Amino acid sequence: MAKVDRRILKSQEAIKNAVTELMTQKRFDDITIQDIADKANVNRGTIYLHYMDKYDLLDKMIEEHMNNLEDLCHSAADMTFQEGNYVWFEYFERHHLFFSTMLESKGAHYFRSRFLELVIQEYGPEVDTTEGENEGLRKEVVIQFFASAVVGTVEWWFKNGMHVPTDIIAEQTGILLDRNLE
Amino acid sequence: MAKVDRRILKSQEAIKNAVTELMTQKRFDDITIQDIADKANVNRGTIYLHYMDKYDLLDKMIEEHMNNLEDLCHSAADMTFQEGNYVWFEYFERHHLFFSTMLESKGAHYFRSRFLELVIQEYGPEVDTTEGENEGLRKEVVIQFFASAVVGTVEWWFKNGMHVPTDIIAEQTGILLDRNLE
DNA sequence: GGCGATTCGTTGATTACTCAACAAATCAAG
DNA sequence: CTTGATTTGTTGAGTAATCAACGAATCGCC
Repeated sequence: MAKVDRRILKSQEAIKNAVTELMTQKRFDDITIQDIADKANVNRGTIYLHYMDKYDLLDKMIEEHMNNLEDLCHSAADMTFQEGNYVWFEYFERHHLFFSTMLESKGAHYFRSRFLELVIQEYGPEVDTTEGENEGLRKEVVIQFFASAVVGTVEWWFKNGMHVPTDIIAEQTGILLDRNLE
Repeated sequence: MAKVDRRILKSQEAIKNAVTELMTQKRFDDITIQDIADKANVNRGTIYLHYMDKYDLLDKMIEEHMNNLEDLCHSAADMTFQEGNYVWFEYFERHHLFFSTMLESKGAHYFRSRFLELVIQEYGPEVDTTEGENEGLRKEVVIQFFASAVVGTVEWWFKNGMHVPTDIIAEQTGILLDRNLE
């Protein structure tokens, strides 16, 4: 990986953090580029050096999180669902500011479907309908069924203020997945 | 005040914070410029754009704190010592990382005398030896006496881990000063 | 619809920061 | 003392960020 000028990293970090924080105060559509610049303490023009507009910025933020989750999946490739879930949910907890606001905001639909897409992509290969308890079922159905379950549960977890402790929710969804997909 | 490029402010802020944090881990003399650069996440050369060397940097940090305390004094000019002390001790509390390490470190002597100097400068004009309970005493003696008392008390407060609540220590030193200097 | 006020996205000139490289100074052992 | 390794302080070329200014687009309101 070509090493990037640390000014770029710092600016992008500040900008992305600014958006995450601002999203807890107002809807994304009500956030102006100037708001972001102020909060990030960068010149307004700097934002345009990195992003087309604020929607492009949000897109890139989402993509980055999806990539991180993807990486976590691959580094946990040889674990059970239960073990792997700990890693995911810890990530959710660490970035709860972003995820909870994304899942509640008006643009949640796009985010939700992008998230579902990732879960299907990552969980899909694990599903086996040639033997075991899912033998004879249509693969797409099983995948869609449990991916939806995961996404819905994560969504519910955030909307209820993460009342269930992170390790518990990770463990229990893990048990349900292991029971049905392994 | 001519407005300063925000990059300068950000760099200096990062550098100064880096020093304060590093001072909690090792003695100032053991801290290298590279350490500071790493912690502040700036290029080593950037530090030299603003400071001659690390001692100049520490000097500037001390001066800045002294100026802030001076400003606080002047904005609290018409208060009693007790009221004014709240403001000072709140400042101490907010920057306890800096002050406590400064007062304990090896370079403490310089800092201590600089601090004493400020207290004398600010408290001095308040002392009246022409009437009241201090009538007939030598002004310099009274000033030196109570300035030393204040500095020593602050030093003790930090060294004991600030066990006495901020408002209590502020109130009680205030009482002692008001009783003797007003 | 029309009008004033924001916000947007872009521009150009300037400046601060980065990075790599350097010689000199300092340090730590053998 | 000598050697090798850090650390220091400086240099120059390249780059990202700043700031002020601009017309265009969008918004809120009468």
